[in-house]
Amino acid sequence: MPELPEVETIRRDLEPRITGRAITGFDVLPGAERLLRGVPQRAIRKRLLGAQISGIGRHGKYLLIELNGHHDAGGPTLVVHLRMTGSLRHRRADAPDDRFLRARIPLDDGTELRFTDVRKFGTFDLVDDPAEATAKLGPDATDPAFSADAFWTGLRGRRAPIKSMLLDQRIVAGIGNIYADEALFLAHLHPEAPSGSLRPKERADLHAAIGRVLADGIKNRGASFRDYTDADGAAGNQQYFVRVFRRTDEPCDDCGATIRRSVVGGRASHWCPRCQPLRQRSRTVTSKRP
DNA sequence: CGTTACCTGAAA
DNA sequence: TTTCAGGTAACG
Repeated sequence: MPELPEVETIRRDLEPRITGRAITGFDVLPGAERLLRGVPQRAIRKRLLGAQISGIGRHGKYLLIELNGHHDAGGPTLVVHLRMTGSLRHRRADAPDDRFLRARIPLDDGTELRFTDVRKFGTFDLVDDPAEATAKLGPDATDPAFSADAFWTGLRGRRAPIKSMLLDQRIVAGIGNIYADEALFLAHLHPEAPSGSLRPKERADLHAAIGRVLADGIKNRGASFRDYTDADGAAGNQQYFVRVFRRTDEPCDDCGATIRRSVVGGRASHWCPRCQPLRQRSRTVTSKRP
């Protein structure tokens, strides 16, 4: 469910509310043990109890809850991934249980973090250094290190559809199915355009479009098509502003052509056949140099 | 590289 | 009843 803008909305909401708080409990509800990916709950609980939250970061779609001054100060980091339907809420401890509650982390001020997740795909990892969790990821899509040049380094020589590369977290971290389709629309690129065939202007446009759609998503507090909610359980608004995502058979805002849907790289994709034509590109595919 | 599995509920 | 889902890891 949540992509970079949704995770960032939760991060920004939580940061001022939980920074400085100490953890007073940790409970995974029966049937949700997979959340810890085989690590015994007692092992996590032992390290969490009494730890103080010193900050909350993010890399791509991963939330990084930093404990005891972060890893330079010897504290571990709780790495949370919400996958498809996970949600991290901040509630008063006496508030009624949220639906699909899977874990709770009581804090020392009478509140608690609550992890809810319909499909139980979400994960918690407690690591000594957050780099352990993010080592395989490309640069965060909002990091200045993710430059147009860095983007092209990941794309050049690849024949895979550009849509698949946008979803590949090793190239750039944080883009998911909604924002991939939206960025391709803004950049006037067909989702199946071969990645390595993008001309300089096309990749500059796509890089800029990624920045715009993510900033827009954050401004609108994320897209709630189905399950996504912020840390208070409230829906975002970005679903009202999408240009193509899940708008199959509707007219394009820009040209009136009928928006189409197809499967690219195993994921539903939505695009405007007139604004995002698939031109001939085979001659312009650059080969990767050794 | 594309396909399948992981889970559950909502919508068609 | 069937299909589909904001994601990723493990397949072949």
